[in-house]
Amino acid sequence: MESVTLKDIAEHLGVDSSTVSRALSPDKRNLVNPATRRRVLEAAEVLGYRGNQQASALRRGRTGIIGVIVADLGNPFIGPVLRGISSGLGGKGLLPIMTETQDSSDELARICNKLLAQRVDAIICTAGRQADRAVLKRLAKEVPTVLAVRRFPNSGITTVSHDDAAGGRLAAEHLLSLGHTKLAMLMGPQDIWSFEGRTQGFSEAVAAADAECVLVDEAIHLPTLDAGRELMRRLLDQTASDHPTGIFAENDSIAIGAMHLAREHGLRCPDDLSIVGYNDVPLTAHLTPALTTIKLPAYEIGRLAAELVATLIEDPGRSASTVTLSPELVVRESTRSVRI
Amino acid sequence: MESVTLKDIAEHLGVDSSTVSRALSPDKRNLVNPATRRRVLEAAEVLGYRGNQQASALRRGRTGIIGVIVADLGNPFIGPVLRGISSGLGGKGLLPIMTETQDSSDELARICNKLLAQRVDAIICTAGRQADRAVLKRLAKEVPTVLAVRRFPNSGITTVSHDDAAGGRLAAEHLLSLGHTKLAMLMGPQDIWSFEGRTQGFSEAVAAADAECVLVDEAIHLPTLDAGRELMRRLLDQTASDHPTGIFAENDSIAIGAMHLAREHGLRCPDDLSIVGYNDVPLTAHLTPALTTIKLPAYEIGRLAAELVATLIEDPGRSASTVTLSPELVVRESTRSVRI
DNA sequence: TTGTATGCGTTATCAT
DNA sequence: ATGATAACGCATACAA
Repeated sequence: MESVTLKDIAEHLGVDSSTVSRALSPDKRNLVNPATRRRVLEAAEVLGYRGNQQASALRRGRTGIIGVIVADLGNPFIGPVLRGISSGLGGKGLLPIMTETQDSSDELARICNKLLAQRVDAIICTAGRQADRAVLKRLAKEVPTVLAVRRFPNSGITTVSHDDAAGGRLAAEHLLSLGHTKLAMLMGPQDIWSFEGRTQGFSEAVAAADAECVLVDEAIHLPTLDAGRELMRRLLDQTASDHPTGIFAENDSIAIGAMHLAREHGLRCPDDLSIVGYNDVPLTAHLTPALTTIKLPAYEIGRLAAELVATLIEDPGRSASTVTLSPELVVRESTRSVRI
Repeated sequence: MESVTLKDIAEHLGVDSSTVSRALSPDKRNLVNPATRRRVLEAAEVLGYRGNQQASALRRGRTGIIGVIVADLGNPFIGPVLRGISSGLGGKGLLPIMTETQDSSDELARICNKLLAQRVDAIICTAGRQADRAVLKRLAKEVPTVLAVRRFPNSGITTVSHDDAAGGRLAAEHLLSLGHTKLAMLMGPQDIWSFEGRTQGFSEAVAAADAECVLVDEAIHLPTLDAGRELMRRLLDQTASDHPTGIFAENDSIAIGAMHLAREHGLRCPDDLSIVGYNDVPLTAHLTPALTTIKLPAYEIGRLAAELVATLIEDPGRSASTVTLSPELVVRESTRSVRI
């Protein structure tokens, strides 16, 4: 169980531990005699030397660990983001510590402290609501931070996300182009900027087309299947017999929940109702009807966030940048031309 | 940017850093004068002291970090497991480093070394194929290790998983009870013990009932949607006009892929074909037809793994234990009585 | 109750 | 090309 140290190798070889350290260091190996280097490498191999990142970190002031904060690991949408982060970080020799806030502000603050105490080299945060703005701004002052997926306008924090407003517009234009004139929007928590952006984009495009639109904003806390059911129920209640035919759900979970509730009320999708979701979560393509949705480039966002974080570590003074990717409309079976 | 140390607080207060250390230590605070303790706490607050886990870890020989190894972060099935791990670890004040092997043995070995160099206190591993057996056994000798979800029979490693054979039996019995006499099994990679176990259980139950069963084992490397399509294609080719009517897919992805291919060939589920999946991945309940599947207690496994790991850290000498949870049949719409 | 001294394993500086 | 030495920040054994 006792682990092998530099000193062990040094004694074994009759050299000094600093020589061993140099021989093993990727960028200082040239400062050492090739012959000794060989002996060191061999001894390290034989003795099973593994290094000690903790000690190295203490000495160098760098841990090689990145704190990653997500809202909910259960949300299927986060999988691709994490894959992107993981593969991006892996290339740089960095390791992610993963934490989950459950979308709670208190938890977010606690986690930030923990990560800071761990001396993470940087943080990638995909969680955070409007109430967390101050916490995150303070965080970004202490450690290189990049916001991924979710953004905070004018926060001065490096961000890689995508254009939610454009996504909202895409959804509206798609429904309008199919001839739907009576629209509705099932809204996610508006204190998360992503949803607010989608709302704005959708509303703009609807207004520009002089179409009619029912906003269903029940201030749900989390955008889940159940929330989707509830929003749809409200919509049906509100509109009695004269339902909108084109519906934009601000994420896929809401869309699926809404679709189910509608079906229970005898409304078929896409026959009676066209529904557009958001995110393009895995498996949405395999629902029946397959969900028309706005694809958010989740993997790419994760990947870019990881790369940005690496450059930020190299150059902490670097001024904040913002990368904004584009959403994409994915037309499947849940939307259809309005019947004449 | 310069961070506050114990020494800073000590100088600020005119006491020794060891006193500050004691005052701040949860289990040694009683060794210090309540009055000084108060002053220390206040000063720590004012100066923004955060501690340094790296230094603490080096000194105490404990990092409070757990290495978590998964095969594929993109697999929707892993979400609930991670949630379980995360919440279980959180309660113990431990933090997870997440890594991904992409189901590659080389990558697994590399990752083990990285985690060991990080001096993680323990490892939770949900990845690993038969070829990795030796690597994992060696790993478990160096650091407390718990295998989660996937198991290695007689490895002597603490494991929390569930009974795959029972799950396979459940699937077979369900199909048989519906009157299906011609069965087929779409097999996942058999060098992963989970799949081998499901195969065994299913085969046993089929044999016990004297039923007919076509095994489709194309030695796929990963159990994906595409693999499911391929397996189903093979099955249809093999069986020409006289298709089995009861199909067990060894995971949900295979089931979904198979269902799609069958549909393209004019076979409807559940009218012509009953299909049982495995895992109960999120959203399977919302497919059409909703997938009948075997529920694997993913969250509970993750949670238990985290708790086991914590006890293992406290008591490293503890002999390996094995926790085996039970699968559960979830009947939905993709299976139906055979038509007479 | 508090202070002193030491070492965890590494790396950087300085000298040889 | 290599060795000696110090320091990173903390926790502990021991002394006072």
